[in-house]
Amino acid sequence: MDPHLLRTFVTVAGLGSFSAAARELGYTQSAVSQHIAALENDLGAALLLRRPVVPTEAGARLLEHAGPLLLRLDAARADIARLLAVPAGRLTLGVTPLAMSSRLTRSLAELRGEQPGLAIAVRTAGHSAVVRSVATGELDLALVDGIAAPSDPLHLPETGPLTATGVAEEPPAVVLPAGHPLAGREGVRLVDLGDARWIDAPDIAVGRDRLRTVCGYDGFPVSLRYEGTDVRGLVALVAAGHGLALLPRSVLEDACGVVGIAVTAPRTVHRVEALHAGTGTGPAALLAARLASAWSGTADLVRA
Amino acid sequence: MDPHLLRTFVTVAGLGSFSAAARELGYTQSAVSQHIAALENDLGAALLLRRPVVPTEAGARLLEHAGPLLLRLDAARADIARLLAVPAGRLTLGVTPLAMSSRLTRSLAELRGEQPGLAIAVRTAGHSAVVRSVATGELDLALVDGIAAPSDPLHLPETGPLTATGVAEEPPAVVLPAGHPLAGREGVRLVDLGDARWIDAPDIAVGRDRLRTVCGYDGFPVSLRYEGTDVRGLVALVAAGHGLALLPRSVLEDACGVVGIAVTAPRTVHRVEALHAGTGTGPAALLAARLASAWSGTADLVRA
DNA sequence: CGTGATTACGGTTGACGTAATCATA
DNA sequence: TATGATTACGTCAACCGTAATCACG
Repeated sequence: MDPHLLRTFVTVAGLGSFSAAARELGYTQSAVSQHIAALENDLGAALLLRRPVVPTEAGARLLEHAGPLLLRLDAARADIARLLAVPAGRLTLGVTPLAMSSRLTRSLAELRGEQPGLAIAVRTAGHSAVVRSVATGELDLALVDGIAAPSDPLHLPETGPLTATGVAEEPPAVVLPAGHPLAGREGVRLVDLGDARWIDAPDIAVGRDRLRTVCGYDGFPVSLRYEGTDVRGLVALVAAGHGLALLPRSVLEDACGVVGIAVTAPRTVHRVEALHAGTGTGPAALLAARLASAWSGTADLVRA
Repeated sequence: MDPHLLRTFVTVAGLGSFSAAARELGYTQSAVSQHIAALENDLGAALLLRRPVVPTEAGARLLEHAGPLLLRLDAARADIARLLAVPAGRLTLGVTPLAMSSRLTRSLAELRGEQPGLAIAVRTAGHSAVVRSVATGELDLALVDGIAAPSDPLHLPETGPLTATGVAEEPPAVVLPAGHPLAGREGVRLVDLGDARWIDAPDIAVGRDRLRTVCGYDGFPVSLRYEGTDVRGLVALVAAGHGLALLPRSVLEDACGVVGIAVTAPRTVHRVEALHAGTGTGPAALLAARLASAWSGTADLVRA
């Protein structure tokens, strides 16, 4: 199970083609074929069906492992590289769409005032991309949002020792089109909406899988999958009646055509955490500490 | 970063010797030396100091990643192997010491009555060993205990898709020698004991690191490290005044020389979970379901 | 000096590319 | 029949073992 083989396997499975994967990875078609054959031989199971190229059951199982595995591998390499790197005068910041806040923009402005030479870059992307980037060192600091039990840490993929600091919490709300029968309600239980149609927007806030585990209920059928990080687009889809979504309450203040209903059960919060490599006391650690102290929430914790 | 190199690296670091690692792994001294050299060359950093052999800072960092990485790799292989394996008439059960209960023994007796041909084996071991074994398929089912917030899942290392089911919860207690000044108290806050001396018994219940993250407090100095899985030995050490420990309340019923004080803050429970590969409906899944329904606690959840 | 890590060197194995073959839409 | 996966085979690098060298205790 050489990581190279694993990498070509996920590429092939992702692209659905040996030759496309070969181009992507800079191999020949033949090498890719040999990689897959080696993996299948090693594990003693067929991993892909050919023509069309689709994962078998065993292949699907392997895919679940391969992603986190390769991520961890990159994270390990980046972690060591960081120890040796010279502390450059730059701060690259990743933000998931719903983690953006006025407190962040203000703290960032302060920091810029104090350290005029500091080159600041901000990038927004989906959850997985942001976490991946901070783990691999492309980002110095990430602000990630998600749903969790009150004062509980977010459930993030394990990528090694990253320092996670809570920087904000607020109640989530179910977003409905303005004319929806439930629109007048004070509050709803999530399980009561388990059979309603939901928009699955994994790059924005609360994906369907997360809803299921939070509620312990296997429902939440998906009406539409929304790939992208623009919140206004998602709100527009809800307003047009395509389905429901779960968003932090404050997002709805300047949204029209929709209403937000408080969630009465299960008791959860929309939480934002700052994620950075624990090492060093650069601008990333400084900004994270500032954001945390401005919130004065739960203490720092190091993810195991 | 070939897994083989990683494996020899952790072995060398663990044994503190190149030649001992070579014997352990069936390599020659030279090969081990070349492995380490290759890793150091690849990462561009010294990983080990020689004579004596101790990890450098970068090496220590890599060690934090290497363990989980290799575990995941084994888990992936085992996961695929399970898909192909014939369902043998055997149930191998792993239990951490504090997860053993009369409900388990009773359910096991029931199962044996219903399936007389079933070969049942029970093994007790420390947390990490048990989790590792169920991930790699050596165990069909594991019962693991730990401390968590009420009705929260345990914090276990990510090894891929395992089904975790809560099967018991009870309040934890701080264990003190009978003559201790606090022995008469109704309850204590854990942070108030942050400066007391603790016995670190990672194979039994609540290790020092876990105490720290649960409390968000950096104290809990260790008086003594207890390596082993015998609970009576740990209780004896507490009775003799070597230090404090945190154990589930029920353990203290038949212990003498010690008293247990309830923990008032933070609000935590001692929780037991059944861990097994989600695939198939063998005796492992059956027993897990029985234990869970006997408790009727929180619903199943699949670890991401 | 002796134990134990490193370096030098050679044989074998394995990986990748070229090119021919096979299979499927 | 054309696109795309597999197989055959040659080359080259990488890996590991033997053995000589080096270095620390």
